[in-house]
Amino acid sequence: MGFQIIPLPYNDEMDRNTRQRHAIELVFKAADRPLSVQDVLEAGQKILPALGIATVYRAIKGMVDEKWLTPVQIPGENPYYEPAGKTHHHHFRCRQCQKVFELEGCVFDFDKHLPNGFHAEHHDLVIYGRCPICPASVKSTRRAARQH
Amino acid sequence: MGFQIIPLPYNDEMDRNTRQRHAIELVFKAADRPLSVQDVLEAGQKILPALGIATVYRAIKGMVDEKWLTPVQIPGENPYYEPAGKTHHHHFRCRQCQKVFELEGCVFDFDKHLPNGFHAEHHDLVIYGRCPICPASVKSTRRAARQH
DNA sequence: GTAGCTGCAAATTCTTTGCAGTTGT
DNA sequence: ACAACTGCAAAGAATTTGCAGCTAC
Repeated sequence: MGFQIIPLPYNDEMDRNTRQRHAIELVFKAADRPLSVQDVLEAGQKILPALGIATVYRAIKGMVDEKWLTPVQIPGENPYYEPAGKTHHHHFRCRQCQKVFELEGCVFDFDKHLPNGFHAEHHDLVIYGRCPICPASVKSTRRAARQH
Repeated sequence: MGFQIIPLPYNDEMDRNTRQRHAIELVFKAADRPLSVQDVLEAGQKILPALGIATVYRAIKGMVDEKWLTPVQIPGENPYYEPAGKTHHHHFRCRQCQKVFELEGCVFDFDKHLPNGFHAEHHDLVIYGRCPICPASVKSTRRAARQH
C-alpha cells in the first residue's frame, strides 16, 4: 500500500454555521475592546439565551485556531480575545475602570536591546495606568486608542 | 546568558522561621531564574521531602506580601516568582527550552508614546524568542505550556 | 441521514481554605 | 504554653471533556 496524505494540522473547525457561533461572531464584531469569556457569554445570551459556557469556550478556541481571534493576555488575569488581523499593537489596562484598551503601533525594536545570543521573535507589552475616561484630572481626550 | 544572584533585601517579617519556609527561601536563593510553584515544590522536597503544596503556596504568598518575592507573569502561563528588590527589568521566554530569563534594564519611556489622556504608571514586557543555549534549528514542540 | 455542534454535568488543573495536629519561641 | 505553621483533603474558580440529543447541510 502506498503513502497516505495526512491532513494538515491546520484547523478548520467551525464546519457549520450554527446559531451559537454566529451569535458569538456578532458579539465580537460589535465589541470595541477585547472581551473575556464571560463577556462573550453574557452578550451572547442576549441573542441566544440558552447559550452555554462550554460552547463559548469551544467556539473561541476554534476561532483562535482559525486565526480569526487573538488572545489578549493580561498578566495575572483570565484571557481576553479580540478579532485577529489587526496590525501589531499592545494593550493598556486602566487601573481605575479595569478596562483594556488597544494601543496602536509599536515603537520598539527589541532585538537591538537584547544581550548577545538572544534572538527576539515576538513580544507582549501591557501598560498599566489611568485612561482618559477615568481621570483624576486630565480631560483632553483627543482621539487615541479604541476605547472602552 | 546566565543570571547573577542579586543579594536579597533582608526581611524578618515572617512570624516564624520554620524549616519549610527556610527551605523555600534557600530554593529561591539558589535559583538562577524565576521559579514556578511546582519548581519550588520539587526543589523544596529535596530538602524537606514532606513539604506540601499548600505550604508552598502560603509561603510564596507571604513572601510576596512582604515584598520578598515578585510574581513574574508570562501571558498564558502559571505565575513564576523571583526574589524582589532587583532593578526594573523584564523577561525573555525561550520558545525552545521554555525557560524564563531576566533581562536587565529598561530603556523605554512609555508615557511618551501613549495617546493623549493616557498616563502610564507601570508596564510588563515579555520578549519571546530563542536563547543562546538553544540551537536555531530545532523545532519547538506544540504549546509546551501547562508543564509541571 | 449523519457528522458536527450543543448543553449539561462531570472531570481537570491550579490555587485557596478548613481543620486537627505540630512546632518555634 | 500557645499562636502560628503544616500537611491533608475538601473547596473554589477557570477551563476542558464525555455524552446523549439536536441540527445544519
